[in-house]
Amino acid sequence: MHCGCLAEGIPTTPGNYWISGVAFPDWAYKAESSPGSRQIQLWHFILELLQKEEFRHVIAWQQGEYGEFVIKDPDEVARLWGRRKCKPQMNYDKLSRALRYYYNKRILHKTKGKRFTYKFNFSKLIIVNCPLWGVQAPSLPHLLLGAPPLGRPALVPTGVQSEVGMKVALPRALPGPAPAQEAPVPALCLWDLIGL
DNA sequence: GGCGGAAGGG
DNA sequence: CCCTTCCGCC
Repeated sequence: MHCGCLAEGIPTTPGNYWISGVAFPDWAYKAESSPGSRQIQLWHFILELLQKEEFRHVIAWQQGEYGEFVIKDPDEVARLWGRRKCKPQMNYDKLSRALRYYYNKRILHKTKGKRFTYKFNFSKLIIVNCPLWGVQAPSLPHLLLGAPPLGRPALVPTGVQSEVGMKVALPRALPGPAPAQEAPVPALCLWDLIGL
């Protein structure tokens, strides 16, 4: 027993992991070494906080920009992160360094000019319980559909940014001709995650 | 505040 | 690998 930190069990389905009802590809977890005892990653934790209304005053999605969030109370977010990782000396300076390492990994990027504001590259996240994406795949050849094989991190072609994918993928009702077959309605999707 | 190099730990 | 710690620089 190290701290009072509890690790929420992450229910798994073959090939995918779940956070708060949203499925992510397993490459996002890189759990190849020790499947059961993977430490929580910072961006998982950020999504976790973003998901809970009780932390709305600490960290919240920025309305208007998909995937963009604002850390309203940096000290508190750092404190919570430090508690989870059993690192009592955690502060925003250190936490933000960890966030900066996500830039090269294309998980996050900074919203320049906006204080404590970052943005998720949701193009790297695959929502597997959205069959709609798979069905409509032909028109969106650049989108990542289906989990890439293990050890093969999917890369979005240069120039194709997350926003492109988001704008195309977001509408609940697709414009144009009505879908020929009844598209299965996703239980939970990206727009639920980002609070649309 | 925000950036990224460097060292180092688990 | 994924940070944590520290730091000089802008």
